[in-house]
Amino acid sequence: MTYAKSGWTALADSTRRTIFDLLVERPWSVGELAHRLPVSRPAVSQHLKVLKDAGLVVDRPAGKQRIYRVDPAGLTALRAELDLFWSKTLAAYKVAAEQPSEEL
Amino acid sequence: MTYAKSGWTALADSTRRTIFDLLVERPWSVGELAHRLPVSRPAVSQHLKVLKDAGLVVDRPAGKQRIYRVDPAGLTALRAELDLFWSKTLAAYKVAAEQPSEEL
DNA sequence: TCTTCGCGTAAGTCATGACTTACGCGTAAG
DNA sequence: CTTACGCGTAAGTCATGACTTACGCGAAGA
Repeated sequence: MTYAKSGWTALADSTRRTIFDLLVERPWSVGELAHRLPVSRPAVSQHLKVLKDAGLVVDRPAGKQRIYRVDPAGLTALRAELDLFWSKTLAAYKVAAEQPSEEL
Repeated sequence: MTYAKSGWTALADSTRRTIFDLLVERPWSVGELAHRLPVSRPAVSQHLKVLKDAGLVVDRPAGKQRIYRVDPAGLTALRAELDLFWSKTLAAYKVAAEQPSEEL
């Protein structure tokens, strides 16, 4: 819940979603990601920082490089929010269905 | 899938998430939302347009006012993306667990 | 019909943030 | 120890977008 606010904004940026798309497959180093993306390496570092602050990824030093991977806890938090949206929406629809006055 | 790209950006903004939070409870008119929020009514209209373009809400004319409600299809699309992230992450962890060389 | 209400849009302002290059630090190699 | 590598951060630029006020349109009431 701590990262809830920035979780959405972290995945809002297109480049960051691409990075995250790669990270869900397997761990990547910063240089690997930068080589794969059309932006500079510092830009990748900045994006990774945002994802890390949002609790979506974690990093681990490995010699000269740094390996990033997805943090399942961050994903779980986002899913919980989305599920709450979903359940409330369904509940609202149920209420609307019980009121014969209004159509959908 | 058409709205997938803008779905995240639509919920990235804090004000828009607040609007969406209200809309999942029940349908609201634009004026009601504006009265509830610390921004002007045109600002609310612009936010609703973004949410509508993202497929997250639908609107319906009701006399002089316009009623907005959540579109379950948009929520489903977001959930599908998130679930895909989740399953891929789990699969990657399973692969990592089968390789005794690296720890988490 | 005239007025009022609710809303969307246009235009302009200002803050946010996504990028760049330059730099500095720790690690591995020679 | 010196060099090269991988990375993070600082500083500055530029585009995006979140807001405002002003305006115009359609619907309901008098």
